Amino acid sequence: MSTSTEVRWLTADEQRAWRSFRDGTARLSDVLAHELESTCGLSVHEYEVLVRLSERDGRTMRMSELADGIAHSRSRLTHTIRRMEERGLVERVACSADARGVNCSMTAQGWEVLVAAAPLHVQSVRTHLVDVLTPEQFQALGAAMDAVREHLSGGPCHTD
Amino acid sequence: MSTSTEVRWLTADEQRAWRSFRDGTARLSDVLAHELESTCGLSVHEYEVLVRLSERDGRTMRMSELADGIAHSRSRLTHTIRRMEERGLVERVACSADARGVNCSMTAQGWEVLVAAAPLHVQSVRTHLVDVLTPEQFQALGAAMDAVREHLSGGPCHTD
DNA sequence: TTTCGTTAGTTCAAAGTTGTACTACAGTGA
DNA sequence: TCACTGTAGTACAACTTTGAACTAACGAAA
Repeated sequence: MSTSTEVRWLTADEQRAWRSFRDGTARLSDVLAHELESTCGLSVHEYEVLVRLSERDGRTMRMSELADGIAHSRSRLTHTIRRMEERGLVERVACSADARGVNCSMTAQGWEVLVAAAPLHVQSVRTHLVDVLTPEQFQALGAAMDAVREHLSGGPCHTD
Repeated sequence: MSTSTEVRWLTADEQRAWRSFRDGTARLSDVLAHELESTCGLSVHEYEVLVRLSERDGRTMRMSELADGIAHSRSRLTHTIRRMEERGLVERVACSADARGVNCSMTAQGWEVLVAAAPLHVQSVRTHLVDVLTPEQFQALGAAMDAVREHLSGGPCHTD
């Protein structure tokens, strides 16, 4: 990763932008998490699981696909899904095609919880993010983070 | 907070931008955390504590000021500082001005750890964020998140 | 000065997260 | 068909975070 003697410190402008970004994203996700939790009794992770399932035929996904999609460790997903299953939001069924696999699918109750939660969560996102920015600012934000995501997906293998 | 019947769903563009933002920030903070942890043995929270202390005269701050600054609960800060104290990075001293208070200050060892960590962390931030964007994009990102932060600080009291 | 509300920080127990180790099955290839 | 390597998911133990309850001290008002 290049020589270790030369450090390219952040300029004053970069430092400011970096701190705004770090603090802003941290506080934003705090607020969104708290609002979702207090109004709907869902963590953002659980909400995310329900959203992903809702977008599939049969409202069903393999555990590993879910884990990859929301960038959680397998272990963490197992715990999350177990808790959600205990509350009747999802259920697990052995996968017929691959006996190692488990299909996670949304229950009717899970669907209802999602339908109730979605408008509230969308409103939160609007209130604290989308409507705070101009449409151009928000699109630019999306484009920038898309570039970052892109870089991270392709990136860290070939440092050569 | 307005009537509950009308839901302003996100447009397709907004949805895309929101998902890029959410996933991008999540994956970015994951990577930065892992790199800092593996190269320096510090969590980003611990690093942040050291940075804040390093910027003060006497490299000392009150516990509550630290907690507010990095938006952590008091409880969480107590735990974090206890762990850091056990590793010799900081120390706690009763506050002479206010007998309820505790001053947290950085040790010489804490300083050395920070000095070693800073260039590596800055390089991480450059590699995965700053250098992935154009300077204009990065400044725009900072400005946008600054607006969000601003809104959150002033915001949630007066919805009238 | 005593009482009351507030602030500072810690403690405790419950819940969530992490990484490793483990079991079971799948898909090669000899 | 047998071993072998890889993949799917869970179990376990250690660690971190959360929120509420608690102790102690400050500051103001009666």
